Amino acid sequence: MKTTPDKQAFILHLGEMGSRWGINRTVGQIYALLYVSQAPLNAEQITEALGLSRSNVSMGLKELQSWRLTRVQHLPGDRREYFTAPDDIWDILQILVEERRKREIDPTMSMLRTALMDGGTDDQSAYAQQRMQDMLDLMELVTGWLNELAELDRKTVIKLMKLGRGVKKLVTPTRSRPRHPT
Amino acid sequence: MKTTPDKQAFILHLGEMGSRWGINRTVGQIYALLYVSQAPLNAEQITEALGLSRSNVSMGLKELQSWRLTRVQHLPGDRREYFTAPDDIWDILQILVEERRKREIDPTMSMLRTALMDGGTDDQSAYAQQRMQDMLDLMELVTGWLNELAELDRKTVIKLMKLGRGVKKLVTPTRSRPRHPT
DNA sequence: TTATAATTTCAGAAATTACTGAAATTACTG
DNA sequence: CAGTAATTTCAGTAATTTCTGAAATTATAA
Repeated sequence: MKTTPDKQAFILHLGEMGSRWGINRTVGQIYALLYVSQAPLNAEQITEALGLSRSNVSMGLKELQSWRLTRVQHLPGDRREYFTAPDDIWDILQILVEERRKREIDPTMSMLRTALMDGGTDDQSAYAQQRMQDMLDLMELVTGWLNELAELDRKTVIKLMKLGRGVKKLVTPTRSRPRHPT
Repeated sequence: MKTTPDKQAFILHLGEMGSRWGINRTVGQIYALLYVSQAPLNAEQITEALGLSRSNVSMGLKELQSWRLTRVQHLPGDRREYFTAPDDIWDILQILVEERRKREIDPTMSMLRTALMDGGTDDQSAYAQQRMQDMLDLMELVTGWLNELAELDRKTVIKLMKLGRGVKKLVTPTRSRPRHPT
């Protein structure tokens, strides 16, 4: 592996990070490398940089493309494919959230709806049914909200986040405006 | 496994879900079972219900306790330990977020800070350094915000989420109040 | 204390997941 | 078109993770 020690540490860490989140280590490493590389990289360069087999890199890149996390481009006079990560890390975050929702949260909500339709109505089932309903409600609320946030412009989202707890004053209707606001 | 078909489906699904998020299948199943069970369960009951070995259940319960996701109690006249999941699913969500932050996000932020301190200042490193800084900034903003949200009362959070995009009007300062608001 | 019930530990087995090299396929060039 | 470069596929192997049963430990009861 031939990179500067700081990139190195970053790549290895994101590999570990990946495995803890159900993404395989080498896919994490490949993405970390693309993320910190200004120039697009081809598969051969990734293979060299990370010391993986060519075929493993090929599979990793496929995986990353299926997640929409990389862009492919061609350099003039070079028939190989070159890969990059999006420039804007907010785009990356948004894609990650969307794909995880599509792949994992949506199917879970379907399962819950089915279980709630088919489940018994007797006392024996009542508690479990209520719990599943609670989970479904929570998922609907949170994913719906993330959807809406994604449609806002970035500046607004940042402003909202920087507000922190301060948002309470905005969303809580007051009967009459206090004379001496804190 | 002896449960109603709806619980069954739920348990198996959450097991799969677990593995996709880096939590092992049986730990996911154990938690799903506790989540839909009104009465506290002891290890033996979990073993029977899920068809796992007693030792596997023991390890799974340990894991769940290290995540603070289960509560242990004792029934009068019974020396076995009985396990439950919190009643409020918002509590569960909050604990999950906190633990993941502590275990994975915080160490990543430390690594980034170190890499940013130690990294070279030459042109060669500049891009990677900027990218790591972007990632650190994003993580600090998002985790800081989640921290603040966690301190708000639940009602306020729900109100905020239900606002959706509507929050933009609240956080965006207008020079002068429009005469005909849209 | 001894007996026994409950739980945990842990080495090895089983299952799953990741990785490789060779072969096949696809894409490009002249 | 033939020749070659680039990429993908996939069967077999390696590595990792999960799971089990037996033994050890801990807790409670008599």
